[in-house]
Amino acid sequence: MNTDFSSAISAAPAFSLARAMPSNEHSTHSPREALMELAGPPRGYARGQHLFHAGDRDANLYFVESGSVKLYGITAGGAEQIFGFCLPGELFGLDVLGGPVHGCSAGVLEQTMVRALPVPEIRALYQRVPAVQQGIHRLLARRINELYDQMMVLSKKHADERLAGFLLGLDARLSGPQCKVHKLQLSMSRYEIGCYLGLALETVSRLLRRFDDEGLTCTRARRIQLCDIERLGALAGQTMASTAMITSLKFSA
Amino acid sequence: MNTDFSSAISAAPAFSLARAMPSNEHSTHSPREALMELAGPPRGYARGQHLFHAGDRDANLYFVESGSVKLYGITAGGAEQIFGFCLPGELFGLDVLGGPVHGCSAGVLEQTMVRALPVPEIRALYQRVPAVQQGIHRLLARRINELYDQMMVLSKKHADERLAGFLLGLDARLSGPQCKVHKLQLSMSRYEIGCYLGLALETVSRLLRRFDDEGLTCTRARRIQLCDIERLGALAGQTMASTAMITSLKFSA
DNA sequence: CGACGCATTGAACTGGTTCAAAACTCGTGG
DNA sequence: CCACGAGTTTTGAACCAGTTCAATGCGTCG
Repeated sequence: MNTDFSSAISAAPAFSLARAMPSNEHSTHSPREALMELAGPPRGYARGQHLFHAGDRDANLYFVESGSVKLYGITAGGAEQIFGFCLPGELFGLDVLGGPVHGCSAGVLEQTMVRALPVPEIRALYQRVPAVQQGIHRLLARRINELYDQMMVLSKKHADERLAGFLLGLDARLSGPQCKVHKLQLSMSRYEIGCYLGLALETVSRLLRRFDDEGLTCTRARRIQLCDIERLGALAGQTMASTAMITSLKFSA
Repeated sequence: MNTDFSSAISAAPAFSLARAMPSNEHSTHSPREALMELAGPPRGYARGQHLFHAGDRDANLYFVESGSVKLYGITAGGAEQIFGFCLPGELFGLDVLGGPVHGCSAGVLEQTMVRALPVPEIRALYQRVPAVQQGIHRLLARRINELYDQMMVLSKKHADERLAGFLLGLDARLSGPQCKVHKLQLSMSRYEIGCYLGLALETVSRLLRRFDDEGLTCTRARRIQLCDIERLGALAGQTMASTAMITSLKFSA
């Protein structure tokens, strides 16, 4: 399978895994390399396909090569709640480390390449390269802190603050910290943004319009340019600290 | 320090840690025992005191002997968001495993006994008893699934569903599955319940009144009896599966 | 007892939802 | 190349669950 899907998202830096897997071991393998050697071949998936569903007995973690994936659950009432979006260079499905089954579903948002990492082999690797386990611990713990942040967003922030934060977060993860252009090609619909932010899709649409009118963004369907990072950040209530956090949290469960 | 604080919460079963720490090692120590040997002596705290604040460089996990603790963060706007309540037998502060600092604050809700487990010693123990690390992994991963649940609550459920689910969850954790009485002595204020559920304290108060009027509960200040578990469960949208989940998730980060 | 913190209750308000319909995008095939 | 059509997105208008503000009531701990 080829890898030239013409998506802005695919252009994100791969192997940011390095930040979470310390490479203080100067032997044959760094922990990151050791872990990635377990990964199966990249496999292609199309929008709507799934890597796993909540409750599946599938002992694999997954690594995004290119494209994007949503993690979500279905409430008792049948509504969808998105727990996070996974972008290139990120690992997901971490919650399966807690037991035999996945606690959420993973659906593909666009043409996407993914590699599987078998959990039993990861566990076996702990013996040989103890630092790998450290790295996994770190990913799990960071994911918990990401979710704490998201809980604050869902229960305390206003719609416009949620959306501004979402756009800035996506931009930071896709483009890296020192990128100047701030153009995003969204792989998710307004409905999916709403599912993630706890808003109706109409609210997302109206808000994007308002941001455009106020000169914060320039939106053309799913192509969004962030024109005023400063004011978006002020709206989102971001401190320098929280911006730094985003870049250090390149991983998802 | 004595341990006879007259709180219903203190009567909860200790050492439910067993469920998360597999004891397939029949040597001198079970993983759970090995872990608990690292714990310092029980120390007493009063309402309002803290075990740690977000950002503290404190490399300890904590185990609740008796009493209760809230984990919370403060939003950019200065509002409090409670991430969870920790009850006897539960371990918290797990997010410090991801780095040098805690990602949330831990405040004591009533007279409480807590034991500290130093993270470096836990790591050292991994070498001797590999199953301990497995157990910690499991706790982290389960905590992620708990937070997924809470995100669904915060963004999709109505106020009455949130409160019903909260009361049932507390009851299950405090009394064990086969307890008949369903009487709770809350250690948190209406305000704190609201902070956890994403509601105003007035809404919590009004709803408790409505539950009483409808015969679901019998409330007298912080003493609440759940009179109709069936209907509360229906309101909360709980399936058998989700009830089973609660008991298997005895731990918090 | 007296007082302060907590809880209850009422009334007005509002941010975001819901429902409904029109307009747009983009892939597909004629 | 353009027209078609399904799925998205936009926009408008009414509505409502829960909040906010403001008193009043209760309990419990000096």
